[in-house]
Amino acid sequence: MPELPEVETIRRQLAPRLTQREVIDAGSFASQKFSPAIEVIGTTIEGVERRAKYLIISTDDDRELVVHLGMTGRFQFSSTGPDLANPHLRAWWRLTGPDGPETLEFVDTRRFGRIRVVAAGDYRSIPTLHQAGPEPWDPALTAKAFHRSLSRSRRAIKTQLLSQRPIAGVGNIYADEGLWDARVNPRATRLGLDRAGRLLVALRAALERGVNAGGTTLRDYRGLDGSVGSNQEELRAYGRGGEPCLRCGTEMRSGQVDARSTTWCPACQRY
DNA sequence: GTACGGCCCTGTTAGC
DNA sequence: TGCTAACAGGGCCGTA
Repeated sequence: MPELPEVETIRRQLAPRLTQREVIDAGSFASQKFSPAIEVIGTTIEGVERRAKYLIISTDDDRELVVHLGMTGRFQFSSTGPDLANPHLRAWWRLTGPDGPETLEFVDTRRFGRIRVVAAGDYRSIPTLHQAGPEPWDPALTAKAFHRSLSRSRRAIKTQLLSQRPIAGVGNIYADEGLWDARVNPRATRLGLDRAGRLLVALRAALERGVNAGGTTLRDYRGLDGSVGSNQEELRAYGRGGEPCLRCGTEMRSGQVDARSTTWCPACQRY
């Protein structure tokens, strides 16, 4: 389940292999989620950026190919043509290369991913991206600003984090990790300035650990070369329901918040 | 505008 | 052993 660290890892791997390559052909699975892939045929790729959990591939005609990996999306290169026999192939791009053409494949088993082509910077057709809050390391995202943003809603803190509005790029895993680290109950509906500040620090630390580890691989996530991340070894809350809290030894509890599995320590993270 | 529920998807796992 | 149901969950959309 790619969140910011996984998407950033893939971005770093993709950028050097896509920049200044021309898209000479493309194809897609027959679905509006993926069919815009072909709209970049004939363009040259100028760069690969990331915003929230979206990969943004800019082209030389002032447009952007925006890709969300969903739950199971991943990229892989092929030196031959696209593997059309792969039932999970959702889109592919044939690119010029220094050693001849190669194919970038987008494989997504569960089809939660999506692809759009937009005018550069115009994300009105992608609501979550359009409304995404600041990047975690944006200097403008101070504890005060984060607190103010969280205070605008009475929804559960975890729900707000998953909305991408107070901070961009946090998904289910890193939300649980940050909340545990900051000792904030995921169902809390209001935080003081101090606790909001601690949560911001904890989320940044969790995301940074994830980036440094090359992402978290639980089931499907793979880097461009098929490599797995190692951050799953660092997880202290996510998926540890029923196990002892690493801080106080209390049995960790699991439940649903915003229809997402959530794990927290009932002692450290009192409501 | 905000909140909330339901849906999209398919591989894996648990339960019978 | 084989079948069925539950589960995983980010983003979007319709409804209240």
